[in-house]
Amino acid sequence: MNNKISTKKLAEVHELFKLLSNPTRIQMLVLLEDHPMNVGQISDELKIEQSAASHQLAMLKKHQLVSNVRDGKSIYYQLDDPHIMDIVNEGLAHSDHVVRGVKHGN
Amino acid sequence: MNNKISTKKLAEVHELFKLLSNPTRIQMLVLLEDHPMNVGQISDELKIEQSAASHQLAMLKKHQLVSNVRDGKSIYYQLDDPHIMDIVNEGLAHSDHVVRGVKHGN
DNA sequence: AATACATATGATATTATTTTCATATGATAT
DNA sequence: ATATCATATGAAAATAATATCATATGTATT
Repeated sequence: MNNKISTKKLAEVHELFKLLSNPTRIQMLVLLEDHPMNVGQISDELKIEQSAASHQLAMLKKHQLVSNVRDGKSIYYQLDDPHIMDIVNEGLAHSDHVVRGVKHGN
Repeated sequence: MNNKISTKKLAEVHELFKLLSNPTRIQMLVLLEDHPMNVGQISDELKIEQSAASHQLAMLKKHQLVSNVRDGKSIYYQLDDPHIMDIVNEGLAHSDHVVRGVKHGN
């Protein structure tokens, strides 16, 4: 009997999945899985405005999915929670199945 | 080098995490992890309107996270993808840590 | 076949998220 | 100290998600 989730835990998991439910933020996390990148590199790579990138990165940072460090003029972002990538990668694996049309037992 | 996600896969993972980024839907999945339930039972348990429950269940069904089967007047919903619950449970485990204030290495 | 019960559906209203734009801040170089 | 480059921030505008309400559909009961 696994049901009945505490309100706090529910709010927290809500926050987490909200963060993951945005294509830009997912792409950011996947990019950063390779190596830290600064804001300019990220917005270039994802072809989004500097400001939009900055807003999204701020959200990820606020909820401690990434951290940042300044190097001269630019600010480098990096992953700050390896566990999250397990979840992201499971999500991607699932999506891969769906896209390929692989069905599970009914 | 794990970056560069196909547009389709990105759209799909977006759909998936959107579905999971709603407290009501998470609770539904957790409830159904135990056993199938009909719409009335679900809306009672979660204290939401019949119509709201129905709308949310329709979304979960559309993306094949649940399936349903009629039994007389009522319609029973059940989980239709065990993998998803791995993701949900990882999310919940993470949230549990966050709520308890456990920090990961920085 | 009329009524009641369970669920679904469509339209609208409400609320939340995301983008955009303008501008601010902080660091470096001249 | 001024100019320039990189990033952040606030507010408004644009877009998306959710709840609500009214009603429709499908099944069972009389």
